[in-house]
Amino acid sequence: MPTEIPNRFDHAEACPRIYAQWEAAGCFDAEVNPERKPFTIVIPPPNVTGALHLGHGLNNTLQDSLVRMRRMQGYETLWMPGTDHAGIATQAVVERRLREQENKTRHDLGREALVERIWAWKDQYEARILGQLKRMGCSCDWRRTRFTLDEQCAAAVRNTFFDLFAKRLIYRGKRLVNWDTYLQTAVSDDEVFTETKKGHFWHFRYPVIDPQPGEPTEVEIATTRPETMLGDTAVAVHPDPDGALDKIEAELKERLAAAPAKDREGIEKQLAQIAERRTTHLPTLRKLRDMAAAGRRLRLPLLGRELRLVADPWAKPELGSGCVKITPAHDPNDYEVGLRCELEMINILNPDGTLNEVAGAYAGLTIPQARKAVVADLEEAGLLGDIEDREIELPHSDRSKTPIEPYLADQWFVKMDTLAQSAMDAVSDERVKIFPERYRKGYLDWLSEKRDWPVSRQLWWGHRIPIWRRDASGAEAAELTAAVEALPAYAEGRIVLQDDGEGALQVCIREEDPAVEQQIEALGFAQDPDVLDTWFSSALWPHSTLGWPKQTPELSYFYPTSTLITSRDIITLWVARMVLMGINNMGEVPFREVFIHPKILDGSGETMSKSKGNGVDPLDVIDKFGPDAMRFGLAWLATDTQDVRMPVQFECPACNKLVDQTKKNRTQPRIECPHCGEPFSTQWAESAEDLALPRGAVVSERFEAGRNFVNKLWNATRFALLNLEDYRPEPIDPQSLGLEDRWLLSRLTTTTLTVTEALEHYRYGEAARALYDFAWDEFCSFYVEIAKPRLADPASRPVTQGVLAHTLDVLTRLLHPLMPFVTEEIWQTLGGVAPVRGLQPSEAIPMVMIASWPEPDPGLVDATIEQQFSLFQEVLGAIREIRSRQNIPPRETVPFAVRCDASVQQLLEPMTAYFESMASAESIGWGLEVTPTETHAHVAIPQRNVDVYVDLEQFIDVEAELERNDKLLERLVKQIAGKEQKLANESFVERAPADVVAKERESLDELKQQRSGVEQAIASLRSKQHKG
RNA sequence: GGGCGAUUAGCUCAGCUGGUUAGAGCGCCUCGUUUACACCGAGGAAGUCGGGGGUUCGAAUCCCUCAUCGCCCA
Repeated sequence: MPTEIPNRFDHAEACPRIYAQWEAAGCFDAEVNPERKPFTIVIPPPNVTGALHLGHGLNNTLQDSLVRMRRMQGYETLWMPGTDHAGIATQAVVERRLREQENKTRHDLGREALVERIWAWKDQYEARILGQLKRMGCSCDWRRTRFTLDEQCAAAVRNTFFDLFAKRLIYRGKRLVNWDTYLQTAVSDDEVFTETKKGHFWHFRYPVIDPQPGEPTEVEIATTRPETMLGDTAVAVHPDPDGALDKIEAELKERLAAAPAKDREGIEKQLAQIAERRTTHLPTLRKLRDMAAAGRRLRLPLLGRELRLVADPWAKPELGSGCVKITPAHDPNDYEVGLRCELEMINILNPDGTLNEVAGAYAGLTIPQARKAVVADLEEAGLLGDIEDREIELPHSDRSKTPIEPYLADQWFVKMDTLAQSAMDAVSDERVKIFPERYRKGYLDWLSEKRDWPVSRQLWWGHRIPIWRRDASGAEAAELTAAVEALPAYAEGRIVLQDDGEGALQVCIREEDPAVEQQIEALGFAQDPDVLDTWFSSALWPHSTLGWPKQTPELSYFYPTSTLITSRDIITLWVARMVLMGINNMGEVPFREVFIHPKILDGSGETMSKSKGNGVDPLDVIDKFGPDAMRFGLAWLATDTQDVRMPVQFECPACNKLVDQTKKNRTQPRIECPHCGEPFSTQWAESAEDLALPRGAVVSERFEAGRNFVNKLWNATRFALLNLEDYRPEPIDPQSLGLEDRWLLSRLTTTTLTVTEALEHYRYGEAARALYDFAWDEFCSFYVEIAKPRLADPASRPVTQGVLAHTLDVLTRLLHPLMPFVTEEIWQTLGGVAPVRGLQPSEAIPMVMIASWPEPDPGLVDATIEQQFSLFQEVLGAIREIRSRQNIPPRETVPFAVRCDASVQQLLEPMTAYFESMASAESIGWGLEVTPTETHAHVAIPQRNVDVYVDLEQFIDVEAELERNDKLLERLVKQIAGKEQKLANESFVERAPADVVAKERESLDELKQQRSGVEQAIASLRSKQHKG
């Protein structure tokens, strides 16, 4: 029975039940169905590194909302789920645990055993992630769940690699990489962060070999990394030191001319230094430049190697000695110099960061040890100069948090010129549309550099590079070539053989095929140990998940996908690469539209992350507020310009109160609740004592609004149910309805149009606001209140029930994409009392998830009705305001009268009952003849030529009423002055459009009318005041 | 150094193509629980729209500039 309906929506009980129901009914499943248009989204596969946070919560809420609307719109809707193996990140996490828990390295375990451990980790986190998505309500087709490292994706990766290799778009080459000495792999630029640390700037002197008379005998250089001198192959000097100094001087002078006074001194100082340099350094630099041209050489101390003296603009005549040591294999800038000057490149490091045999006596030392030793030895040799303190920008690996060493290594590259161009074209000609549009630029700029893509990673976790190599040249190479070409697989086109041009043969095998691999290995070939960059497999995601390279029915039906929804930091890394790979493999872009959503930041504007301790687990939010509240709250915040700041709190497990998170407390293992004094633990708890405490969930009170909204909807439904027991469906002719019904239907229709349009264009915030405003302010605050007296009247009861049921039906469907659970519960509950409903009643579908999206009838939008109703709202508001100002107890009924013309009277008089029920106000008169009583309060609505009078005889508080009127008068006087000034401005009257001027005049008249009304009221109140 | 974005009520944010009396949620103040909902209702206070210029009859909105913050790229 309806009375048993609880007055709260119990999400903890209802949501699992509802989700199971959807799953059992196969609501998430998509099938190839030529009868319908497909709508496809592939999930940006979350890393299996860890659990999802609120950023994923937002990302997946937006996807699910769109998918649910499209499903209701009748599309065959596929949301393809899955996870990403996140090569380096995942391996790093597992390796760190291995070290922390067992004090072992990956080498102790070996490749196979480590990979096995990572799979176990993956299984655990994949389950956790998919569980999180399900609790959020995601309507993915779980039967199709993929993993970027599973067999199907692996086949796609190998075929792609094979194809690109055969097209000679993949090559092997040396490249200075960011070397993580801890993980012993190259990491991409995106996986490097810099930290400013205190360091030193050491000055050394290198002797000149056989100096001529008048030439310097030594050259001074300086470095922040002394040990790299062991890899030096040159010293550089500027090719035109005079010109370089002239240029700097000219720039400084220009700056000086434009600089504010406070900056002048500094610039002048710099100018003086340059001038000084001309005498102290320039002659030597000129000489060194000439020596460089003459091919003179220097002697590298400690190792005795000969170094070239080269002229290169990387040397800065204005800094230090003006000369710079060049270590091409261990510094990005020096590497460039090395390429320009064709220098030898000497690698001094082993992969683990110790020095190799090139370092002679220093071999085997770690970098810090070598640094110490080199400095000491140079000092002993009398070649050490000054040591300056200096702040150093030190690159670190994001994964292992250890310093990065620039390192020259063999890497595999994808040639980007034509591929990048194809991806640029796709966006330029709008085959792929990016929203918001401003992100196009970054995408195009990045691709236009067409930098080759380094795709190898020195890891064990990932798609192993399907290349087998063997050093061979001359006759041996010819023999091997013949042997490979004799293999059946070669004739079948399943393997490709290439000479790398540097004395090695390379074989690429298209499919995983142990037999062929054995044949190749029998010829002495060995597989490359490296694996591919994770983005290589992610780049194939939209077609690999649908079965490619197999030509599956799914592939031809669901590809290209409709939309990609993701966050901006991977536009280049991922989105761009999906586009170019999609075009390469499928001949067609992977998606028509890309929506980039905002990022979620914490209260102090920082991105959320586990390591900072400010991350929020969606499950904590769901536990506390429910999935619908979370989703609605996130959608509300998803506007297109701004990232979202979300202040974060701990929830005290003892008293359930919220404790603001600060930079200080967010890294503490335990926190004492300031409300109840009880301690609770955080994610940082380690000691047994802390771990024994109950954990404080990390949540945000931002979701309270969403929860309250869920409850509001639930109670509106409860109200409806309590009043629909005897509901009998009957066709409703909107034209025959009362003002209040037609108003509601008009607003409902407008809301339907707005929400549909907004969701179709990724304006989630707008959709959420439109729904909230309609449901709360219009449906609940007005229509439901109005319905109360009408339901009590047998004459109006049936029609009110019909409109109520219909509106709840449409509203529930509109809200479903954003709040799937509570709407499902409402829908099915409503089905219990009103299974047949609507303006033209028909049997409702049993589940809202598969119900059809509301189709608005534009004929129901009626601006006149809406205006008329807003007049009612204004009159009601006037009465309520007076009551409140006068502190009239709610129980007391006040008499009121409305002076208005006949048409308004006709409109409002039938609504007398609502003034009674909604403002406890009793009508004592309508029409032009109405005159105020002696003791009245007055509110004018001049636009409609209406005056509202409330008789305050028994209640009047003269002071309060005077205060209200005084304030009103003050505001009116200001506004009138503003308008008068505007209208006195001739150019406004002349140049502004006539209708704008007319409108201003009109509104001025209205304001003046109001003013005189208020002045009269004040006068009469004053006289009362004196009497009283 | 270059690019993009932000700066509106105490807090978090709307305000689309220039013309409103600049809005919402939370918080705050007053009043109110036999009423679908106190996760509620009624009312209220609170903003020189970051600073300075400009365009315009008219600027939170367009342009320039400065400041602060964030992100991306070098």
